[in-house]
Amino acid sequence: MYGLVDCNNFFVSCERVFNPALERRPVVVLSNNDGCVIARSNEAKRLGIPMGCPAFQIKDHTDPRQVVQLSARHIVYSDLSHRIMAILGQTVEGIEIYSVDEAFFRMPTDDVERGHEMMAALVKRIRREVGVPVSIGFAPSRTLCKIAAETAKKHPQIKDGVYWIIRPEAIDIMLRRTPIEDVWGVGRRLAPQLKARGITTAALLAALPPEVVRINYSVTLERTARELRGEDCLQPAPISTSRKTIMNSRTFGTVLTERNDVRDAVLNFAERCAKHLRDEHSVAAAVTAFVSGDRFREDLPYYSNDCRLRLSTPSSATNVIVHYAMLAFNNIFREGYGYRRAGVLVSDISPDSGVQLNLFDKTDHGKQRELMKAIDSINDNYGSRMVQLAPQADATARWRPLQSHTATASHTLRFYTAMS
DNA sequence: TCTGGGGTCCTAGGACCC
DNA sequence: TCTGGGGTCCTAGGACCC
Repeated sequence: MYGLVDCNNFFVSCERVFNPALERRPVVVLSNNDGCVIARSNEAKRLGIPMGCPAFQIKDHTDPRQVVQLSARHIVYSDLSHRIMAILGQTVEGIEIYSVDEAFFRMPTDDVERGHEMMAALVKRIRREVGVPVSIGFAPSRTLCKIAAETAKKHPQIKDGVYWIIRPEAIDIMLRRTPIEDVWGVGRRLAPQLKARGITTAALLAALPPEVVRINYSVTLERTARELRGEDCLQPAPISTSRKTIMNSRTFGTVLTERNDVRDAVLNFAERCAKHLRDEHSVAAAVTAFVSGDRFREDLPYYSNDCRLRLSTPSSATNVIVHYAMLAFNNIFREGYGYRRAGVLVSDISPDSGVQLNLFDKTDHGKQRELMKAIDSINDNYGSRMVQLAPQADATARWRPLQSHTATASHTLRFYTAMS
């Protein structure tokens, strides 16, 4: 039996922790560039503002003055997330952190009443100690946990923010009430296909023979169908936090046409990827750079391309990652186009303990590691951009995104002072 | 005027091998 | 001229997730 903790309207709830005046108001958190809505309070949901709604369309749904719009502060959200996960770690075992605001875990007991009590206490404790409201669902499979937690979240009358789906009759009732598009694993492409064939609810998908689902769709959907029946068939997330790819990319605040502007951006993304690799004690064996135009501008010729290069020896050294990113960039940059977005992705990641040296590689990797260590230590202690590779990325660089709704730092600062 | 960023897994098809 | 069958590995692209 699994449980799932799911934070309610997570980013908005985090903002409310620092600014209680946001309670009971329609609040949305905006993505980078203040582009679109990535979190909504219940009040904002009730106004009909959809997830992913471009910020400029908010006025189509309501008077924008009514809605509090905030630029995302992911560092803050990540910090509160860690606090919640830490509490979870003290309470249950077998935790699989699924995202910044969700974690699965093994239910500590098979006794439903006892389980409910423990989960209700956990919800209360997180609310008291972190300030973020959460919902908990428990069920025999992770996919059913998602439905249970969603139910707990949607219906305030549900006791304690905890909901469970255990008995076959209860599973059946719940599946019949769940529209197919609300099932975890059914997205915007599959949902219309399934509906066209009359599979409009979770119950109808679960009723199909699994082999039929596999043949007509995919093994992925077959697993989803089995999970809906209460079979546990999703692999637990790997225990290690090691990623397979690390990406850094941004949509620019404006369309860029100058080679140097785009190159500076790519250089910065490469630097950050390298730092991220070192923070995770990993090295990458491939570097990809990509650029693209503005897909919403029909008046401009659109160009988009990427280039992946293999490293002779896996590395996390800034100069190496940047070097390859620049080579890749030079391969794909074309004069005469407007660029709206670029990024760097490092892949083929492995732990830095077992780097396979290339026989013909003359680089002194020991020295390079020492240099990186020294630079990281200076940056960690004196501010993250004290030591950098030239050219410098200053805060006024043209590629930097716009962020006009950032909350004043004072609320946050006061909060941290109070906590420490 | 203004439309995010960062991940995972699966599959088909090509290159290459014997 | 004729041109199999089976295997692996890699990559690109599509689907999904928050």
